Amino acid sequence: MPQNESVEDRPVLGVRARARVELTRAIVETARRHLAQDGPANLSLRAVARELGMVSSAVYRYVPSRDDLLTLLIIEAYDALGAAAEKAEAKVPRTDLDARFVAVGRAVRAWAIEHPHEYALIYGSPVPGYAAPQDTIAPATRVPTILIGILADAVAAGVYDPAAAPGVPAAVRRSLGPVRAAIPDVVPDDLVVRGLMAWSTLLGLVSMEQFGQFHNVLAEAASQREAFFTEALRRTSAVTTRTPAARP
Amino acid sequence: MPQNESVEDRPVLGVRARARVELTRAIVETARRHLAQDGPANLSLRAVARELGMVSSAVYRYVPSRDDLLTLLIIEAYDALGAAAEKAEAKVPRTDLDARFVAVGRAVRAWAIEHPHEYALIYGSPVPGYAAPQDTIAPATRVPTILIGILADAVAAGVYDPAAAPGVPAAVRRSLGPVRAAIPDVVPDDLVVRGLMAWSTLLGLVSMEQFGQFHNVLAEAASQREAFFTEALRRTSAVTTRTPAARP
DNA sequence: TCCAAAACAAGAGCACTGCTCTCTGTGGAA
DNA sequence: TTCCACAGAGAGCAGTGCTCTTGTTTTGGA
Repeated sequence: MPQNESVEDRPVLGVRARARVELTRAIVETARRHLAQDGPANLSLRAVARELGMVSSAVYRYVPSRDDLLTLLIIEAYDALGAAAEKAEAKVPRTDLDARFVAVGRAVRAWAIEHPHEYALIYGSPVPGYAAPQDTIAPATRVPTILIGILADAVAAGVYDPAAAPGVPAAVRRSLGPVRAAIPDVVPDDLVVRGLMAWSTLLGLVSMEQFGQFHNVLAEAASQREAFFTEALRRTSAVTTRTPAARP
Repeated sequence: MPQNESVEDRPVLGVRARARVELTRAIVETARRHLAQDGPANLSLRAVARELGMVSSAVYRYVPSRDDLLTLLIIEAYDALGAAAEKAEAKVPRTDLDARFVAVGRAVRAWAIEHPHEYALIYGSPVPGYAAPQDTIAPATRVPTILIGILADAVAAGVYDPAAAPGVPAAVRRSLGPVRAAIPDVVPDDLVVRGLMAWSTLLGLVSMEQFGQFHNVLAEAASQREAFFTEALRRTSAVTTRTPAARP
């Protein structure tokens, strides 16, 4: 009689299958370390194999190609960033919408600074073939999902009054088709546009800093960079979730 | 007696020197075509040499390394983008600040769509060694210079009233050190911050679209993408150059 | 005018990459 | 116990950036 065997474990993995998932994990983990150190361009399947004491051709039993390995790392990066952002946002009182947005923004930036190559991998120029594989789109939505929650709460708390929301041009409305499916209907189009702009500003700020566009523009000291970034986030939040002023 | 010889040509280049500049140009031009077609990662010095009918080692007489070749292409890209933006802005009446900003933004986006690999090269993750060489910083300022002009004109035209400008926190003020040197003193810190945010939003929008972050977010049709983008630019301009509302 | 020095092109070669193919041994299910 | 799919090793292909050596051509100064 099998003891302590949960339903999930029912189809017990054989020793070989077990070794397989373990080795796959080891490959991805080693690759992640190499990526963090040398960047996506210098990620070598052969080097990973070497470090694991196997020959390069053996790795191909576990990973179809170098690009697929990068795809796995992209997924891991999206997940790590999403987790960091969620954790930061959870520490802030849900009623303070500005603080929540700022917390998410700062978490994204902090993660990017700590993992520059991983950040470049997901938000920089796409390295592998152009089309991002399907598997990456789900984890990629974690941070945007947080932001959508803030938008919805702004409406729920009455900070943003949908009744006072201006309409958006028909062509713009049509452009929002796909994202509308992921956002509650109570959030008006105007606020969706604001949210997308806020998200673009956030990623724009982090990418520009990360990719060196702020050289000779902002001071290099970490504390000053942080001050500017936080100020920009605060301003962005302020023009995003507030009820729009009536246009005279 | 030499005829029709301008002063600039006075130190006549020898046949060899002439051939040298010509061949260097040919190398860069061929590389530019390869870059546009296959992307920075696939730019091969050997392939360029092959197309020019020479052996790979010969190219090293003209270009120190592959990374230096990429640097030359970066400079060319910055210049081409800057020229496109300047041309677009020149077509708009100088008094219409919003139209000028929108024109610049649309020009940047249009150029990015037309030259995706070049755009990725300058605003995506840095491919060569991390430090951007000195030669690239000058051409990189062409587009920001246009935006600074719009900020200054907003003050000059009284659209933005410096007297009503709120101060910025001391730490933020300090962070602006380098960029302040490039902006007229009549533009207050508050407007500088707004300008940097607008620039970040603009690049964020273009990069996200270019790097696939708007998949499953915005409709794919070009006309709808354009409508959203223009709307976002208009809104960005509106919150940038207007005199800030008095905070109650 | 002549000659050494500099510039040039070519080729071989090194160390590396991604990836494929073939071969051998072994683990695990039937 | 048998058999086969799978794992690993090794060789090999085509390509890369870059260096070094070997002849050749051009150039500028004596």
